[in-house]
Amino acid sequence: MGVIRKTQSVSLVLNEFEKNSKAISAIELVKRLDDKINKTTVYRLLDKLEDDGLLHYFLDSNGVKWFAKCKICSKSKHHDVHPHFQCTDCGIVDCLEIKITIPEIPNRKVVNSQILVLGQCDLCLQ
Amino acid sequence: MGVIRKTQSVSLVLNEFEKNSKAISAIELVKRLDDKINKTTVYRLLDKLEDDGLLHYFLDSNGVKWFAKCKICSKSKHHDVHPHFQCTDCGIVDCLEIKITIPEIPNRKVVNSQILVLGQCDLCLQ
DNA sequence: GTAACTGCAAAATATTTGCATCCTT
DNA sequence: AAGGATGCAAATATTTTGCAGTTAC
Repeated sequence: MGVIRKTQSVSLVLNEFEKNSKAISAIELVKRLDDKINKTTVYRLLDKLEDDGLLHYFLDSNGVKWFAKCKICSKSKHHDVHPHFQCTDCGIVDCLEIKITIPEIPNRKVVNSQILVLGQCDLCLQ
Repeated sequence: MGVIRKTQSVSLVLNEFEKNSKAISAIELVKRLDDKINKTTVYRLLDKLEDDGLLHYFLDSNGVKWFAKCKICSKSKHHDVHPHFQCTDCGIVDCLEIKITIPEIPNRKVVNSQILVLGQCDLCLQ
């Protein structure tokens, strides 16, 4: 593994994440870029960008992998994860900048947690 | 959809969940019963048992679907979910009977949440 | 120049579906 | 008898790998 080069593919992928602040699933991204980048490349780039701390990923309630642009993460503290939200009506997924505390659990050492909050987003509530 | 019949397959599947209280992934169960039940049947049974409230499922940090015998759930309040724990050393997964509170989030209606706690289990801590 | 990137085809993985047959009630 | 349940093969869906050719630095 080495440095990420500024290729057209990288720009195209990052550009999708900059359009708005929502998360994008791998499949969705593959589809969006289908005519521009080969799907193999898309998958490889997502992995690489995640490795590099430019994106982070998490799983939704269906086991689908979503990627989002890291605002909070950096390469070093990449696993300092935050909760995510998925709207049960429209399906959009985004990051929550709130802290949810996991209590101590007897006989276990809690290292990390993954929290997906489900509900209705602001647009769907109207 | 109809009533679950007490077939040998149903017994074999439920039996696996009664051996201990840990969760089992779909794939793992398919492998364990490979010589006894066809994989299609295993998948279909897991779905059906989940529908019926005898099992519940959740996803681990890799998007793998795990099933566990419902102690807490019933058919009616099947989605009154609890957190789950996965050991990062040995991989076992089980249910946590603790309550983690999700705070109110502005402009959204929180309906549900899925929480996976990662860490080391009692056996791996020794 | 060289390590990184890319596309294409093929493989791997996991799960689902169609259909004919068999089993429970 | 009739609605379930099962097995097998084939289809899906998603992601990964191998490899040869191209590009960025």
